[in-house]
Amino acid sequence: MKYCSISEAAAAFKMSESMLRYYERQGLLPLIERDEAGRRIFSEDQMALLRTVNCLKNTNMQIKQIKQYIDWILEGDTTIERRLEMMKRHKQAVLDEIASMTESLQGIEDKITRYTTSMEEKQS
Amino acid sequence: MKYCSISEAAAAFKMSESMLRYYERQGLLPLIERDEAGRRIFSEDQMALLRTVNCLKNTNMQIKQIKQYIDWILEGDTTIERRLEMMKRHKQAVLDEIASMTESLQGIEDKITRYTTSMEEKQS
DNA sequence: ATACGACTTAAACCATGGTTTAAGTCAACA
DNA sequence: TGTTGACTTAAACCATGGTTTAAGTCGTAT
Repeated sequence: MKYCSISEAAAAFKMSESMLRYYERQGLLPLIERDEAGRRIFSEDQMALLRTVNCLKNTNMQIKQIKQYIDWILEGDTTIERRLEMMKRHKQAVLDEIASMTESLQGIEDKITRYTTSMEEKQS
Repeated sequence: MKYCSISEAAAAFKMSESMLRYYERQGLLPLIERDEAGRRIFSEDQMALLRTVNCLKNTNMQIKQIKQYIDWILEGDTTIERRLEMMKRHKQAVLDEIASMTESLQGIEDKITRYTTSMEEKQS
Protein backbone atom coordinates (compact mmCIF):
# COMPACT_ATOMS: atom_id res chain seq x y z
CA MET A 1 0.00 0.00 0.00
CA LYS A 2 1.61 3.19 -1.20
CA TYR A 3 0.77 6.55 0.29
CA CYS A 4 0.99 9.94 -1.43
CA SER A 5 1.88 13.27 0.09
CA ILE A 6 -0.35 16.25 -0.61
CA SER A 7 2.09 17.55 -3.23
CA GLU A 8 2.06 14.20 -5.02
CA ALA A 9 -1.72 14.00 -4.91
CA ALA A 10 -1.95 17.58 -6.20
CA ALA A 11 0.44 16.82 -9.04
CA ALA A 12 -1.41 13.62 -9.93
CA PHE A 13 -4.67 15.49 -10.47
CA LYS A 14 -3.22 18.80 -11.58
CA MET A 15 -4.75 20.57 -8.62
CA SER A 16 -3.18 22.96 -6.18
CA GLU A 17 -2.43 21.80 -2.66
CA SER A 18 -4.69 24.49 -1.27
CA MET A 19 -7.50 23.12 -3.38
CA LEU A 20 -7.07 19.70 -1.78
CA ARG A 21 -7.08 21.24 1.69
CA TYR A 22 -10.15 23.23 0.73
CA TYR A 23 -11.91 20.11 -0.54
CA GLU A 24 -11.12 18.29 2.68
CA ARG A 25 -12.55 21.21 4.66
CA GLN A 26 -15.72 21.08 2.55
CA GLY A 27 -16.13 17.40 3.35
CA LEU A 28 -15.27 16.12 -0.11
CA LEU A 29 -12.29 14.14 1.13
CA PRO A 30 -13.21 12.66 4.49
CA LEU A 31 -11.11 10.23 6.47
CA ILE A 32 -7.75 11.35 5.13
CA GLU A 33 -5.07 9.90 7.35
CA ARG A 34 -2.08 11.75 8.77
CA ASP A 35 1.46 10.65 9.43
CA GLU A 36 3.21 11.09 12.81
CA ALA A 37 3.98 14.71 11.94
CA GLY A 38 0.33 15.54 11.16
CA ARG A 39 0.82 15.59 7.39
CA ARG A 40 -1.93 14.29 5.12
CA ILE A 41 -1.23 10.93 3.53
CA PHE A 42 -3.39 9.78 0.64
CA SER A 43 -4.00 6.03 0.46
CA GLU A 44 -5.00 4.33 -2.77
CA ASP A 45 -8.60 4.43 -1.60
CA GLN A 46 -8.35 8.17 -1.05
CA MET A 47 -6.77 8.60 -4.46
CA ALA A 48 -9.69 6.67 -5.98
CA LEU A 49 -12.14 8.92 -4.16
CA LEU A 50 -10.22 11.95 -5.33
CA ARG A 51 -10.46 10.66 -8.87
CA THR A 52 -14.22 10.49 -8.49
CA VAL A 53 -14.45 13.96 -6.96
CA ASN A 54 -12.30 15.18 -9.82
CA CYS A 55 -14.64 13.67 -12.43
CA LEU A 56 -17.62 15.37 -10.82
CA LYS A 57 -15.83 18.70 -10.50
CA ASN A 58 -14.60 18.49 -14.10
CA THR A 59 -18.16 18.11 -15.25
CA ASN A 60 -19.23 21.14 -13.23
CA MET A 61 -21.02 19.48 -10.38
CA GLN A 62 -21.26 21.92 -7.48
CA ILE A 63 -19.24 21.34 -4.32
CA LYS A 64 -22.44 21.07 -2.27
CA GLN A 65 -23.77 18.31 -4.45
CA ILE A 66 -20.46 16.46 -4.49
CA LYS A 67 -20.54 16.65 -0.71
CA GLN A 68 -23.99 15.10 -0.70
CA TYR A 69 -22.67 12.27 -2.83
CA ILE A 70 -19.69 11.70 -0.52
CA ASP A 71 -21.99 11.76 2.50
CA TRP A 72 -24.08 9.05 0.89
CA ILE A 73 -20.96 6.96 0.29
CA LEU A 74 -20.08 7.29 3.97
CA GLU A 75 -23.59 6.30 4.93
CA GLY A 76 -23.13 2.91 3.28
CA ASP A 77 -24.95 0.62 0.90
CA THR A 78 -28.43 1.81 1.82
CA THR A 79 -27.79 4.93 -0.27
CA ILE A 80 -26.78 3.16 -3.47
CA GLU A 81 -30.13 3.84 -5.13
CA ARG A 82 -29.89 7.55 -4.39
CA ARG A 83 -26.32 7.64 -5.66
CA LEU A 84 -27.38 5.87 -8.82
CA GLU A 85 -30.17 8.36 -9.38
CA MET A 86 -27.79 11.27 -8.79
CA MET A 87 -25.26 9.92 -11.27
CA LYS A 88 -27.96 9.35 -13.89
CA ARG A 89 -29.24 12.89 -13.49
CA HIS A 90 -25.74 14.25 -13.60
CA LYS A 91 -24.89 12.27 -16.70
CA GLN A 92 -27.88 13.86 -18.42
CA ALA A 93 -26.84 17.32 -17.23
CA VAL A 94 -23.38 16.76 -18.69
CA LEU A 95 -24.80 15.54 -22.00
CA ASP A 96 -27.05 18.60 -22.12
CA GLU A 97 -24.15 20.89 -21.45
CA ILE A 98 -22.00 19.27 -24.10
CA ALA A 99 -24.88 19.61 -26.56
CA SER A 100 -25.32 23.27 -25.69
CA MET A 101 -21.62 23.98 -26.09
CA THR A 102 -21.52 22.10 -29.37
CA GLU A 103 -24.38 24.21 -30.65
CA SER A 104 -22.67 27.45 -29.62
CA LEU A 105 -19.48 26.18 -31.19
CA GLN A 106 -21.24 26.37 -34.54
CA GLY A 107 -21.68 30.13 -34.07
CA ILE A 108 -17.96 30.42 -33.38
CA GLU A 109 -17.08 28.39 -36.45
CA ASP A 110 -19.31 30.65 -38.54
CA LYS A 111 -17.29 33.64 -37.33
CA ILE A 112 -14.08 31.88 -38.24
CA THR A 113 -15.40 31.22 -41.74
CA ARG A 114 -16.51 34.83 -42.20
CA TYR A 115 -13.28 36.30 -40.93
CA THR A 116 -11.19 33.89 -42.95
CA THR A 117 -13.04 34.86 -46.12
CA SER A 118 -12.65 38.51 -45.20
CA MET A 119 -8.90 38.08 -44.73
CA GLU A 120 -8.55 36.34 -48.08
CA GLU A 121 -10.35 39.20 -49.81
CA LYS A 122 -7.97 41.66 -48.23
CA GLN A 123 -5.04 39.66 -49.57
CA SER A 124 -6.17 39.88 -53.17
CA MET B 1 -36.94 47.18 -38.59
CA LYS B 2 -38.41 45.65 -35.45
CA TYR B 3 -37.21 46.62 -32.02
CA CYS B 4 -37.33 44.49 -28.87
CA SER B 5 -37.83 45.61 -25.30
CA ILE B 6 -35.46 44.35 -22.63
CA SER B 7 -38.01 41.78 -21.49
CA GLU B 8 -38.37 40.45 -25.03
CA ALA B 9 -34.62 40.30 -25.52
CA ALA B 10 -34.24 38.53 -22.17
CA ALA B 11 -36.93 36.01 -23.09
CA ALA B 12 -35.39 35.42 -26.53
CA PHE B 13 -32.07 34.38 -25.02
CA LYS B 14 -33.36 32.94 -21.76
CA MET B 15 -31.47 35.52 -19.77
CA SER B 16 -32.63 37.73 -16.95
CA GLU B 17 -33.16 41.42 -17.60
CA SER B 18 -30.60 42.26 -14.94
CA MET B 19 -28.08 40.16 -16.81
CA LEU B 20 -28.63 42.22 -19.95
CA ARG B 21 -28.22 45.45 -17.98
CA TYR B 22 -25.09 43.99 -16.39
CA TYR B 23 -23.68 43.03 -19.79
CA GLU B 24 -24.31 46.50 -21.12
CA ARG B 25 -22.51 47.97 -18.09
CA GLN B 26 -19.57 45.67 -18.76
CA GLY B 27 -19.36 46.93 -22.33
CA LEU B 28 -20.60 43.73 -23.96
CA LEU B 29 -23.61 45.45 -25.51
CA PRO B 30 -22.52 48.89 -26.63
CA LEU B 31 -24.60 51.33 -28.61
CA ILE B 32 -27.97 50.10 -27.37
CA GLU B 33 -30.56 52.70 -28.29
CA ARG B 34 -33.26 54.10 -26.03
CA ASP B 35 -36.82 55.15 -26.72
CA GLU B 36 -38.23 58.54 -25.70
CA ALA B 37 -38.79 57.28 -22.18
CA GLY B 38 -35.17 56.11 -21.79
CA ARG B 39 -35.99 52.43 -22.16
CA ARG B 40 -33.55 50.14 -23.96
CA ILE B 41 -34.62 49.07 -27.43
CA PHE B 42 -32.81 46.22 -29.14
CA SER B 43 -32.48 46.48 -32.91
CA GLU B 44 -31.90 43.46 -35.10
CA ASP B 45 -28.21 44.31 -35.16
CA GLN B 46 -28.14 44.38 -31.38
CA MET B 47 -29.96 41.07 -31.25
CA ALA B 48 -27.35 39.61 -33.59
CA LEU B 49 -24.59 40.92 -31.34
CA LEU B 50 -26.37 39.51 -28.34
CA ARG B 51 -26.52 36.16 -30.09
CA THR B 52 -22.76 36.28 -30.50
CA VAL B 53 -22.16 37.31 -26.90
CA ASN B 54 -24.44 34.48 -25.88
CA CYS B 55 -22.44 31.94 -27.89
CA LEU B 56 -19.22 33.07 -26.27
CA LYS B 57 -20.72 33.08 -22.79
CA ASN B 58 -22.26 29.64 -23.35
CA THR B 59 -18.85 28.30 -24.16
CA ASN B 60 -17.39 29.81 -20.99
CA MET B 61 -15.50 32.72 -22.43
CA GLN B 62 -14.84 35.24 -19.67
CA ILE B 63 -16.61 38.59 -19.66
CA LYS B 64 -13.28 40.41 -19.94
CA GLN B 65 -12.36 38.52 -23.07
CA ILE B 66 -15.78 38.97 -24.62
CA LYS B 67 -15.37 42.68 -23.96
CA GLN B 68 -12.04 42.64 -25.77
CA TYR B 69 -13.76 41.01 -28.74
CA ILE B 70 -16.56 43.59 -28.75
CA ASP B 71 -14.03 46.40 -28.51
CA TRP B 72 -12.29 45.01 -31.57
CA ILE B 73 -15.57 44.93 -33.46
CA LEU B 74 -16.12 48.58 -32.59
CA GLU B 75 -12.61 49.39 -33.73
CA GLY B 76 -13.46 48.25 -37.25
CA ASP B 77 -12.02 46.06 -39.97
CA THR B 78 -8.41 46.56 -38.97
CA THR B 79 -9.00 44.14 -36.09
CA ILE B 80 -10.38 41.28 -38.16
CA GLU B 81 -7.14 39.31 -38.00
CA ARG B 82 -7.06 39.57 -34.20
CA ARG B 83 -10.71 38.55 -33.99
CA LEU B 84 -10.04 35.58 -36.23
CA GLU B 85 -7.13 34.52 -34.05
CA MET B 86 -9.23 34.88 -30.91
CA MET B 87 -12.05 32.80 -32.36
CA LYS B 88 -9.62 30.08 -33.47
CA ARG B 89 -8.08 29.92 -30.03
CA HIS B 90 -11.46 29.89 -28.41
CA LYS B 91 -12.69 27.13 -30.69
CA GLN B 92 -9.76 25.02 -29.59
CA ALA B 93 -10.44 25.81 -25.92
CA VAL B 94 -14.04 24.69 -26.37
CA LEU B 95 -12.99 21.49 -28.12
CA ASP B 96 -10.55 20.79 -25.29
CA GLU B 97 -13.21 21.37 -22.69
CA ILE B 98 -15.68 19.12 -24.44
CA ALA B 99 -13.00 16.42 -24.67
CA SER B 100 -12.22 16.78 -20.97
CA MET B 101 -15.89 16.57 -20.00
CA THR B 102 -16.39 13.57 -22.26
CA GLU B 103 -13.49 11.84 -20.56
CA SER B 104 -14.87 12.55 -17.10
CA LEU B 105 -18.27 11.40 -18.28
CA GLN B 106 -16.78 7.94 -18.66
CA GLY B 107 -16.05 7.87 -14.92
CA ILE B 108 -19.65 8.78 -14.24
CA GLU B 109 -20.94 6.08 -16.56
CA ASP B 110 -18.72 3.56 -14.78
CA LYS B 111 -20.41 4.50 -11.50
CA ILE B 112 -23.82 4.06 -13.09
CA THR B 113 -22.84 0.61 -14.28
CA ARG B 114 -21.50 -0.42 -10.88
CA TYR B 115 -24.51 0.89 -8.99
CA THR B 116 -26.93 -0.64 -11.45
CA THR B 117 -25.28 -4.06 -11.05
CA SER B 118 -25.33 -3.59 -7.30
CA MET B 119 -29.05 -2.79 -7.35
CA GLU B 120 -29.80 -5.85 -9.47
CA GLU B 121 -27.95 -8.09 -7.01
CA LYS B 122 -30.00 -6.67 -4.17
CA GLN B 123 -33.18 -7.53 -6.08
CA SER B 124 -32.31 -11.22 -6.42
C1' DA C 1 23.70 23.56 15.46
C1' DT C 2 21.20 25.49 11.95
C1' DA C 3 18.99 26.46 8.01
C1' DC C 4 16.00 24.82 4.51
C1' DG C 5 11.90 22.86 2.40
C1' DA C 6 7.65 20.73 2.99
C1' DC C 7 4.15 20.63 5.55
C1' DT C 8 0.34 22.34 9.23
C1' DT C 9 -3.66 25.65 10.88
C1' DA C 10 -7.31 29.37 10.96
C1' DA C 11 -8.70 33.32 9.10
C1' DA C 12 -8.68 36.78 5.87
C1' DC C 13 -8.85 37.88 1.26
C1' DC C 14 -10.03 37.70 -3.69
C1' DA C 15 -12.24 37.28 -8.53
C1' DT C 16 -16.14 36.26 -11.12
C1' DG C 17 -20.69 36.84 -12.40
C1' DG C 18 -24.31 38.24 -11.50
C1' DT C 19 -28.92 39.71 -8.29
C1' DT C 20 -31.30 42.69 -5.32
C1' DT C 21 -32.72 46.97 -3.49
C1' DA C 22 -34.44 51.62 -3.23
C1' DA C 23 -36.07 55.41 -5.31
C1' DG C 24 -37.86 57.27 -9.32
C1' DT C 25 -40.14 57.89 -14.30
C1' DC C 26 -43.57 57.03 -17.58
C1' DA C 27 -47.75 55.22 -20.20
C1' DA C 28 -52.01 53.35 -20.14
C1' DC C 29 -56.15 51.81 -18.31
C1' DA C 30 -60.34 51.97 -14.82
C1' DT D 1 -57.24 60.96 -11.10
C1' DG D 2 -54.90 57.42 -9.38
C1' DT D 3 -52.90 53.17 -9.50
C1' DT D 4 -50.72 49.45 -11.96
C1' DG D 5 -46.88 47.53 -14.56
C1' DA D 6 -42.80 47.98 -17.09
C1' DC D 7 -39.08 50.19 -17.15
C1' DT D 8 -34.84 53.34 -15.31
C1' DT D 9 -30.46 54.20 -12.19
C1' DA D 10 -26.57 53.51 -8.82
C1' DA D 11 -25.08 51.03 -5.25
C1' DA D 12 -25.14 47.39 -2.25
C1' DC D 13 -25.28 42.67 -1.75
C1' DC D 14 -24.56 37.71 -2.65
C1' DA D 15 -22.77 32.84 -3.84
C1' DT D 16 -19.19 30.12 -5.50
C1' DG D 17 -14.74 28.44 -5.45
C1' DG D 18 -10.97 28.89 -4.26
C1' DT D 19 -5.99 31.56 -2.80
C1' DT D 20 -3.17 33.92 0.31
C1' DT D 21 -1.26 35.03 4.64
C1' DA D 22 0.84 34.52 9.09
C1' DA D 23 2.62 31.86 12.43
C1' DG D 24 4.26 27.56 13.58
C1' DT D 25 6.09 22.39 13.37
C1' DC D 26 8.86 18.88 11.53
C1' DG D 27 12.86 16.16 9.20
C1' DT D 28 16.94 16.27 6.97
C1' DA D 29 21.14 17.80 4.66
C1' DT D 30 25.31 20.93 5.61
